[in-house]
Amino acid sequence: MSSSMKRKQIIQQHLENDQTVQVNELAQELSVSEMTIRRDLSELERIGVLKRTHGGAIKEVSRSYEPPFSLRRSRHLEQKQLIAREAVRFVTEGDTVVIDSGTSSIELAKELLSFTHLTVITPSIHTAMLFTDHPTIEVLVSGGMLRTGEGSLVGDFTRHFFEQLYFDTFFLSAAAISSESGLTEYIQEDAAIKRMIASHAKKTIALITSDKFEKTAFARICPLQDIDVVISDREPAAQLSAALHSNHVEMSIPSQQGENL
Amino acid sequence: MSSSMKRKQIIQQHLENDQTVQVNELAQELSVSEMTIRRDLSELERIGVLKRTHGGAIKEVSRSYEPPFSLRRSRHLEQKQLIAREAVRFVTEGDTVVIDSGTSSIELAKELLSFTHLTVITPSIHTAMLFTDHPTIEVLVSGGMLRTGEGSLVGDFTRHFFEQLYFDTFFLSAAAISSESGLTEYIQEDAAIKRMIASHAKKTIALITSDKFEKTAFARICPLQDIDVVISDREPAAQLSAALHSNHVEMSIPSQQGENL
DNA sequence: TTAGTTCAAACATAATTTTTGTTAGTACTA
DNA sequence: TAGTACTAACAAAAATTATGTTTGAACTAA
Repeated sequence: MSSSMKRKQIIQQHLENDQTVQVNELAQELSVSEMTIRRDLSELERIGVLKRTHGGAIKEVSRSYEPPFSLRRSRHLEQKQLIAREAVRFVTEGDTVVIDSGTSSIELAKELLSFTHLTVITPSIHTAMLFTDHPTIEVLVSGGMLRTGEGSLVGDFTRHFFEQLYFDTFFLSAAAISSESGLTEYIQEDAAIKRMIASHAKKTIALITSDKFEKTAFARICPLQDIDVVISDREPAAQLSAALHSNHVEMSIPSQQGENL
Repeated sequence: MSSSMKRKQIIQQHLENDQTVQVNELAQELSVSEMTIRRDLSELERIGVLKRTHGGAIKEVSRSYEPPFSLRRSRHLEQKQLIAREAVRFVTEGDTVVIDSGTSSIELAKELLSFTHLTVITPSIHTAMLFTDHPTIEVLVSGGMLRTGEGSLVGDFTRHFFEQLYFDTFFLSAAAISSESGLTEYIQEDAAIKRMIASHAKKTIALITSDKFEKTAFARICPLQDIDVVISDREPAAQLSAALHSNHVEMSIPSQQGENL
């Protein structure tokens, strides 16, 4: 991770705690010049995380409880890459797969670049972008409204698009998974679309980093029984494990033979 | 333009002339190592421009007569920027505008970033990408199949998407304009979609670099009378000028007060 | 086969771009 | 109005990317 990203994460943590930060304090704590902090802050302001004030910044009330995309993308990156490498084992040449928006999904998309014949369907322009120059993978992008900062397409057009298609495999991203509430998402609308896509897929595979185990976000996507496989970076605790097992969900964990060299 | 781009353009010109190139000849002509030429060639192979052979490469038969996006993007860049700067004068805050795929359109999209309230509708993921982090501009992306190397969305989904919407202004890209055949495009399907969008827009503005004057591509988009404004980098010759005038098309040329400092 | 090329991989070096710091002059705040 | 924070412009440093070189393997044509 670049050092400017690290700084920005720390700044956001301070905002979480105190709602406010000061330029001079941050400069001292992070041992960089004030100018650098100002540049970080104006960058964070541009993506809607905070609001600049004279001498510092205050936290912006966010659209939802979801941390911004730019932050989520770098978080748990190694785990996401592990999960992605495990996920490709469920894909065979010629498949029609849906790659959800979400940060784990981008890592999966990168892995899929090495396939030759595939139909990839996605509501994420980041994923689409990755395949622009690939000559033989067919990519369908759902229409819709672009969610600021996320690069994901949402809304009626998106739903309507997916309603008309059927798929082999749906690689689902979710905000949380729990034995009680199943899979959940931050935004109602997103949850509804994911539920619909899952119902059109032969197989639904959830890509979930272990930090999301036994948590619950706002909106229900679907109960555990609606998904076929969960791929994560480590085995969940007993309760969730049991719930997955009793709902006939396969749990797939990558074997880590020195992946992190 | 980066030197590797210059080299790649020269390589493509050679391919146009001779259908084939040799690694050692190119290395000598361009005064770089053979390894560099090999890297250029494998890059060009990846985007489908050519096919590697032992010692060189042969031209790939292209999908159409259209040069590849990567090449078009850098061609006539200064003119496109001039045109884009002129085009924003036709946009006011709050408008609903369609930004076509195409290389001039990307320059226009960059200019639009400075607006605060706007609804932008586009079949180009490059354009969409530009707006991902903009907090107040609403972006609608048409669904569709991703055209390799172009980043544009095409097909039935695209058409269906645009059929349902109406717009203030459509900034149209085209392959050519002529007094005889009006506006034309390389691909039939693209032409049909552009025609449809134009019919849903209050005002259609064509962005056309002057190298496209009095040329004709394969597929008719629409006659001159269907467009309201043509923006270009210089005044067309008498015949096209007259045709535009008699079809009540306004011609808009940027005034070049030392733009190229 | 074999001699002469061409190739790809790995590393070293050069060039470019991005990030950060500094300075100087302007704007804000108490 | 003094003191601090700000922006813009430039300089320096760091990181990234592009290119060259070397090596040994793979290909081609006699």
